[in-house]
Amino acid sequence: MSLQGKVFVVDDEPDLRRALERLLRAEGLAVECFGSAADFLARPPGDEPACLLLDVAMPGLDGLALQQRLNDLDRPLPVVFLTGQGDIPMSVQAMKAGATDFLTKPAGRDALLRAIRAALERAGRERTEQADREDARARVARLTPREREVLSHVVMGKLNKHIAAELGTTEQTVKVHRGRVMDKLGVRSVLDLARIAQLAGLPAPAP
Amino acid sequence: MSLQGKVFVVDDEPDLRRALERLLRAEGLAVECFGSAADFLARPPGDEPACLLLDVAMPGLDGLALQQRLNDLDRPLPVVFLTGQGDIPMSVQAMKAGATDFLTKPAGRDALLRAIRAALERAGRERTEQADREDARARVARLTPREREVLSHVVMGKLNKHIAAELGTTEQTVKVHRGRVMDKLGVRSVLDLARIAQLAGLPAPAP
DNA sequence: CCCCGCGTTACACTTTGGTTCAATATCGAT
DNA sequence: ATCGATATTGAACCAAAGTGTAACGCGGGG
Repeated sequence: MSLQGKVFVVDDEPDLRRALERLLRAEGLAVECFGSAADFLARPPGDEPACLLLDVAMPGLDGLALQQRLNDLDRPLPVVFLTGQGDIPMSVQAMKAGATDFLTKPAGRDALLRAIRAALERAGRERTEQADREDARARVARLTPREREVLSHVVMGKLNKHIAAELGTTEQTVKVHRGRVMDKLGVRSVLDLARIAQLAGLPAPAP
Repeated sequence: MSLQGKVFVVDDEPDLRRALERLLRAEGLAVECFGSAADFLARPPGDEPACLLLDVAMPGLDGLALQQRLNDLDRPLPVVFLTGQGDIPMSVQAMKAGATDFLTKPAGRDALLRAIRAALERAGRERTEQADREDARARVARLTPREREVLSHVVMGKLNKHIAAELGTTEQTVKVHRGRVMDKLGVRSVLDLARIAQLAGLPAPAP
């Protein structure tokens, strides 16, 4: 029962690509190889947990630039760097940008596999977190504007009457909206409501 | 209005220590120097926000070991490494262990100050977070065992009657405990209760 | 035009939450 | 053995949350 997930290998040297592919496949991992950062970016993103094994020095977009691009695109992916000519500032920059590891060629087989496994575990964790967030956002998006407004006040711990006053309406109305929100979000307690609201990125209650 | 906070310099070369101390003091920063990791560890920890400017290669405990020690001791401090003979694996290990930056000698004055400033900002953030956590823990510690038990059920979104059933007691009793908890924690809504419980490290409600 | 989603309000009712006052029982410490 | 902290329970009571039904106005799309 090896780790599930896919490894994207991006390296401009065909020989190394093939060697890495063989090594990883032998471990039961799904692998997909690319000769350049542009090739990888052209590929439509999947939704399986995955990680990136990335050479730093490449013609065109280099590894660090690709990492930045993915972060900017809000499509983060755990990255393991693998490089021949690296220096300390380069590795530090990569780690600051969130890289899982930064290996130097020739990398030992064990070190490489350890790094890949760590990256895939992280990918799995991040995928479920991301899924939870998107689910919450989708639910909140199904609410009407007024319902969202009421929700935001509810999760700040305000009483129905106060919410009604601030919205210039009646407590009855607030109750109805509140009930509908509970229903649409499939939730029964205010605490679940707060959880979903936080996941969806609504303003957190101030201390 | 430069950054508040203190910089601890740990380096075994006296000349460099003095040079760093002058440079940082000129920027209005409080500085304290140590010739070895052991000397620094002997110093009783203060509670001001602070960071560590740390040489990697030193006799006795080296920089990485000191970093580990601080992390293990649950007394984390933002660390900026500064080293002459470093390599990539060393820098990667340091960054994985949470270092803020990893500079190589001779480090440019600007780079050094930027790193220190970033570390002190982080120290400030972590200090307030830590203070919040300890405050929450202290409040929860003032509760009686039974009250804590009730609290843990309340923050899972359970109803008073269910809590009573699970604890083998009456709804009235639960209400009394609950009221006392609210009172002792200085809180008026269940949401604040949940916030404090989470900060104090109580089990989070399962989805 | 009519239907539907949305926001609104009202009335009536049940359930839960939370407070207050009073009382009892246990246990450890002074 | 007396005191204080803890845990427990009861009764009565008020406030708030939540449910159900019914109704009205408004605006957009079929």
